Amino acid sequence: MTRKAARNGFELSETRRTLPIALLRARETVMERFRPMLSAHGVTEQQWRVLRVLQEADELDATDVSEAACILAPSISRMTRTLEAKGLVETRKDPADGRRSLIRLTKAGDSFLRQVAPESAAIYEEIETLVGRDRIEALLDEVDALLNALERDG
Amino acid sequence: MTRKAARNGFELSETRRTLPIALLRARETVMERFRPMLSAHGVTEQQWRVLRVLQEADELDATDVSEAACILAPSISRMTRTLEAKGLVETRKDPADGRRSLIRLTKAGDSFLRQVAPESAAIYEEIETLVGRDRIEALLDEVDALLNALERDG
DNA sequence: GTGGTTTTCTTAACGTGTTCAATTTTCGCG
DNA sequence: CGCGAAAATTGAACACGTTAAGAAAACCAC
Repeated sequence: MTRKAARNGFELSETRRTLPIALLRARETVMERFRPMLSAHGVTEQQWRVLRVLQEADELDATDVSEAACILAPSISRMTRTLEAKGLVETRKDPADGRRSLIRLTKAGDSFLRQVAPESAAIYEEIETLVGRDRIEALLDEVDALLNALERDG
Repeated sequence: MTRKAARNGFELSETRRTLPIALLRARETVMERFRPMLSAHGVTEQQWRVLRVLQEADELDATDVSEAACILAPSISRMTRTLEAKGLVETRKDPADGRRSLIRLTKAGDSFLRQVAPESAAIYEEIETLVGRDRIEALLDEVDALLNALERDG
């Protein structure tokens, strides 16, 4: 273990230059621009993530949704009922494995996403204009690298 | 290197290549490694951020803590009482501006951080080893660029 | 200085997600 | 079959987010 000059192994970094806080601040700054839209359409951030993840993959079991949307399984379980009550998703038992419950968008859920998509895309484009498409891609590439490095290890 | 984005202004990007989800996934992957330590010491993520922010600046008013720790003012207000009850922070009215309440670490709060710091630093170093110091710095620089671009605009 | 506005913080109330433990159902395997 | 493991759900306690409302202090024009 080589010791670092700026930190001697006992002192902590400046908070703005630590991954947890820097990533949080970045995300909050981005989300500020999306929140008004989400609340205007009556969905929470977490619900939106679940819907987006389901849109991307026709049908997923609860575990996959949990991982893809970064939401714990018990929360997925409860949210699924909420979203089902709203008519946006539907569930069924996996015929091949009765333990698994498969979740997918309903037609209404799909329509909902299609309806909101232009608004969301417009916000994203404004961000791209301000930050620069290349910078965003570079950031996303760095995030990928981080994920690969940390998830490989477990 | 950079993937071609297949969006026409109405379709949404693949979730893994969107800022909100990518940043969230990155942060969650990092936090996974810190959470056991935090809960072992009986503090929540948010409380930890408040303590770290206070450690960095001797004394801050509630608004500054709120911004630095990415926590809304009402939550700061509640958390301050919790942390005061634990003896980790103390508050006083700003003598120069009676509206402001100044928050700072107590000796016990400072000792607590000093006690936990080595553990935290060790986890961070493991992350650095896996990801690479240069890659982390590059990621932090990209985050800075994003923050500057978006916060300037308001 | 006075009155009105703005800032800063606090409180309340509600909803929602998190967390951990416990349970149920099903699967896989010896 | 019978056992242990996996997937999902549920319950309970808690913390935080969010909105709205309110109190206290500062600011500012007049």
